[in-house]
Amino acid sequence: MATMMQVQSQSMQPLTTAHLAQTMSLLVLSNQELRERVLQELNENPALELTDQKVCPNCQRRLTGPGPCPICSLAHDEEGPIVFLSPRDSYRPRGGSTWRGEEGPPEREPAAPEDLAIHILQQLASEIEPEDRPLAAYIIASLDEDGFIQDPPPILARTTRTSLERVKEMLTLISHVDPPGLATEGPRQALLAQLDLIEAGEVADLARRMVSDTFAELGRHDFAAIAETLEVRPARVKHVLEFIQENLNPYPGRGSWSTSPQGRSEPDPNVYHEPDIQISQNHSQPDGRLMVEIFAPVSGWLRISPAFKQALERNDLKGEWAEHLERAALFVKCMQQRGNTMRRLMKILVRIQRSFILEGDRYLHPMTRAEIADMLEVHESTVSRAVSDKAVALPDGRIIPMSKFFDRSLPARDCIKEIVATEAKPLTDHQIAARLNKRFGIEIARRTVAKYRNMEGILPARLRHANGNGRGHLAHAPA
DNA sequence: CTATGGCACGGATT
DNA sequence: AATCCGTGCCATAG
Repeated sequence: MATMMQVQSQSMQPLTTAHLAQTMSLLVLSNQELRERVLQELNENPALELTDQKVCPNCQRRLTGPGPCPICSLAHDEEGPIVFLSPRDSYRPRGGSTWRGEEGPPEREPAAPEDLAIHILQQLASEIEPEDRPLAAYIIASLDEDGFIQDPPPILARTTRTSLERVKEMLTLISHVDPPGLATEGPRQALLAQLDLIEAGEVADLARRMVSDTFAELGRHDFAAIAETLEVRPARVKHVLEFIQENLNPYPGRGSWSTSPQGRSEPDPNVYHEPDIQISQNHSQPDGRLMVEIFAPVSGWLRISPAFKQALERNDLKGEWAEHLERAALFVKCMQQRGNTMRRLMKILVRIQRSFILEGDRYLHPMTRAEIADMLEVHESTVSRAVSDKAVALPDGRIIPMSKFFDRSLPARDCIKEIVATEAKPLTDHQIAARLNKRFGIEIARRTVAKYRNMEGILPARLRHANGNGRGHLAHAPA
């Protein structure tokens, strides 16, 4: 197969150990982390430069607008998924639906922000001193679409020429009035603020711990992990998660901010992760092929500053300056290589897991990192690094860790869920195992069924009797 | 006696 | 080499 047509676009320089080491270290980073890394590098290396000129990583053409390269993203690959690095930066918190449909103008206008602002200020009026009103107004006006503050408190303090303390007080105040959770730093803080307003109790208490201590796991619905670190039962965790989903809103700005007329296709407040990659289905293509965007950490194009280079050549200042140049060259090269690896990886991943992506957990095709490494002709640790800590947004809006693509137990767990959901009367783990084999051809031991059941937060058969689904008459008269 | 959860082992994966 | 995962055995609860 002509698998690697892009690869030759890299220069043929020998890969030094430094190359490899740095490429590896960049590969593990999530986009968010990578962004920080890039900014840091940009900051301390004068030879590195970020131009606003956007370039398609595939064909090196200049891009005029945002979004995919119109030339090559559609035309490049004759078969297989379309994969490209999106020049759009992705670090700002946002949720699933806002940016999902990338084609048309993403409806942007907040329905009536003034109304909300007034609503909040009215509530605040009795609580704050008149001289604090401008501060409150400034903060409210500066919130983003999700209702979060865009700058950290110290910056706010500086721009409004107030003390950090007052800013913090104000933020706390705002976060506790009507649409609760506004003016926080992110979904996590928003949830915590909302929990403050709920009367203390067992559920609220556990919810608080789940949000503050195991937030990442929460986003993944990883009952098992949460249960373990918090030392509670998985079923309990599940219960509390449901509570959170029903009563709290990780994005307090939505719903009040804009009365999203059509965007209600998103029943999941589970978007706690910043995706590194977006997979969407391209309906305009006849075969409904999948489109993959790999977000670039910064918008624009990283390159060696021509001015710096020239200056260096004219004055032939060696030493430290030359070092900078070399470092910069290495860095951009490593960035490219990272992108290239990610792209090749996603291409394969999407091809293999197409049905999983489109149709759900049950259709996950079992695979290992080693196998993929083999196809890619890279070391398996490379695949490992590329997969770890990355979040993928699926066409249906769910955001999952990339490692989920390699979770062999997923189909079985999904089937167990269905079996339990449709059971007439509680089935024991043994019976579940039997049906699993018969109906789905999945062979796992009864002990394993128990484990999966737990992971899904499903209670054992005995305790499933009254509640749950089959609320019918308790056929509970065995000998 | 049966259904589950705990502990620990061995093989696969990373 | 370190870790994770499925499983078997055994204790315990009902």
